[in-house]
Amino acid sequence: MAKKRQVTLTDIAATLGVAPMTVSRVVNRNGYVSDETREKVLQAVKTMNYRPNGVARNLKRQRTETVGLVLGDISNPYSAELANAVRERLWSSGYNLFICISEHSATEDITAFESLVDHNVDGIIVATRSNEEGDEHLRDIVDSNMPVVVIGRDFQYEGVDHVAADNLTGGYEATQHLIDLGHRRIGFIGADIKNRGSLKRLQGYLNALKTHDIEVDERLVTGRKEAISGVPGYSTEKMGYEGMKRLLSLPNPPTAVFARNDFTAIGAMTAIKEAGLGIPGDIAIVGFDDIPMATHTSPPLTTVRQPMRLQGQLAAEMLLRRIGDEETPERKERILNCELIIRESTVLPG
Amino acid sequence: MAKKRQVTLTDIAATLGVAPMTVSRVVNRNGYVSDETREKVLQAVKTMNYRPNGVARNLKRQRTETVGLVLGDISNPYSAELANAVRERLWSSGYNLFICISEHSATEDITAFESLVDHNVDGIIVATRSNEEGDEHLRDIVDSNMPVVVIGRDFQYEGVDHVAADNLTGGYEATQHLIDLGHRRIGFIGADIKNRGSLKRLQGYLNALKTHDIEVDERLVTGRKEAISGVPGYSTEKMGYEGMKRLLSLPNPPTAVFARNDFTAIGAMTAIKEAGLGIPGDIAIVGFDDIPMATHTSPPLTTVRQPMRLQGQLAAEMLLRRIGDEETPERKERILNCELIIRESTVLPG
DNA sequence: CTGTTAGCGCTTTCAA
DNA sequence: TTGAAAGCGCTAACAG
Repeated sequence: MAKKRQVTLTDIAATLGVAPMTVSRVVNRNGYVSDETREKVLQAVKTMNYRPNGVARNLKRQRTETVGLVLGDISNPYSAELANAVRERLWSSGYNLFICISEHSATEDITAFESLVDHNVDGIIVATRSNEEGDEHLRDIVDSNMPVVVIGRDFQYEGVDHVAADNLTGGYEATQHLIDLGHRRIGFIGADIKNRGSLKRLQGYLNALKTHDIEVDERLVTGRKEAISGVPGYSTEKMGYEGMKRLLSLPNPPTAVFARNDFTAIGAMTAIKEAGLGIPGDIAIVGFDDIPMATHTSPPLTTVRQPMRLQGQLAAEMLLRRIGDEETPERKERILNCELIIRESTVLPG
Repeated sequence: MAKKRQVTLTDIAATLGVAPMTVSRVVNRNGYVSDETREKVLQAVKTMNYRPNGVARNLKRQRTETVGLVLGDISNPYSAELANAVRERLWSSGYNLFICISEHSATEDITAFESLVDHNVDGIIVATRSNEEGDEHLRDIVDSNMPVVVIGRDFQYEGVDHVAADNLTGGYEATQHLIDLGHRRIGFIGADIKNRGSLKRLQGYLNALKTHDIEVDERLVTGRKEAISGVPGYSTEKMGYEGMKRLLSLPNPPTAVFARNDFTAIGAMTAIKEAGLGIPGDIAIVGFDDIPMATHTSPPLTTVRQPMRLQGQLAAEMLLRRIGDEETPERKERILNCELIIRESTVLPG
């Protein structure tokens, strides 16, 4: 059952008849060792396939130069962008990144946290959606002095920094854009109306309607049947498809739709085309995220771009600050601007 | 500089006036402890914010129930699919997954390996492209008794299992498909002709031409100017764009193109459209991977699907076998079939 | 039921 | 230039 035993420092020392410390000095190239001894040791290290045991070393040093990133929805291209930004920023400060996926449930969130804590990472960045159980665990972890930063997770706790895109304004501007184009019956796909509190994009949509004195028709807001919980990327495409079908079957369907994210929008576009309707002629559509695919759909998708790279960089920097400081710094929060990208799914060129 | 000290088992034991072992027993819920003592301990654990130190525990137990996955090109959707498949398979056996990204260089590969080894993962799955330095390190790691499985990496070594898609046949069939459609001048985008050895898809292309007595025109095979090394996802789109431009500027351009992967194909499509040419009328195009975007391009992209989930599952299983067995099992190799998916970028419907 | 002893593999500190 | 001792935080094994 057990992995074959590793060769240890002591093994080397024993076969060579020197002290383990001597071997350690050679391996870490610090301290004085005679060239002769060094050679002997290096030789043995090679032939015996010795590898230093990092766990033991870390136990002593009390740090691992590693940080963990908990990622939901890894299929979504912008998760990848985020991860890369985080990694690059950490890399330049000599830190390594371990990514844990938690795509479906609070349980997975918690397992990821535990697992990272168990490996004594120096800090954790959490980029999954909020959930009660997970939040509770997270608080415990923070209380045990682990530096933590969250990205786009609705989690307020002393000592935990927070980075997010301004989804509220983003949702507002997407909707406003449709209103400016003359639309009055505007649908929302991807969340239930009762989630307005937790989904800022939906709230932005509602705010925009209100500002322009457009009454909210709750039948135009459609999510999925089951509860929304850690929805993985491509399955949201299906949600968009089904949501759009529901909207189209209404006696008085919308002339425009704002989708929770680009995958959802793409699913909705499929449904619209299947119904023999034109985009944006019959129904205009806006997404959110600006994934690479958005430029390749037909027509190309109008969407709200969020600055993923920047979010990743900032989160990494905030975490490094927490790791570096002896005193726990004040909680910081950064909400980043989004940008409306207008393409042909809402406005025909020329 | 140092993180604020963690509360330890011994701290708890000291303040409670019991033995560390007693606290350990409570925390791990094994062994007999009186209800009274248990309560006291649990109480202290809460109020003092104690968290077990996994590193120390692992040092003792000599295993971590964690495996590492080294992933290149995380922006590519099929990497995400792979990661998920691996994780799900491991999860069901009680193992955790740490993902390391190595997108650019051998150095990053090596850092990832070292970092995982340092954390004493129980095994490593490597899914990055082969490179000399990385391979060398990998051999060292294998020699030190770490279970290793590679996915799609051209790395042959005793004790290292290997899973891959049948890129050779896949490339052959993609090209054959174009030949069957009557094409004779068929380009390849995404690799240099001198990489034919390491890139099976290119070799498949060459083989197909040969079988059908079509002479290879080296000007029709175009890669990028710089050396090919760990090419990240979306940058290959640019490579496709530039490669296609080069092909179009030829005195006698191809009537069909096989692209190294779907991103490359999509980039090429952009170039074709910009030149005012039609797909597949003027130029037919085939990609590789069948990423979700392939169904949404206009026209939808003919491509070769590779079974990513299956590759992930198999790799995980092979690794678990290596971790579990006392004796090192024989090296196993599994090459999985690909499937040609015909869409409108090569054949118009009806 | 609880405590003691020893040691995982390494490094820090001090002594030779 | 090298070695010996102690201990990082935890747990297996044994003793009380």
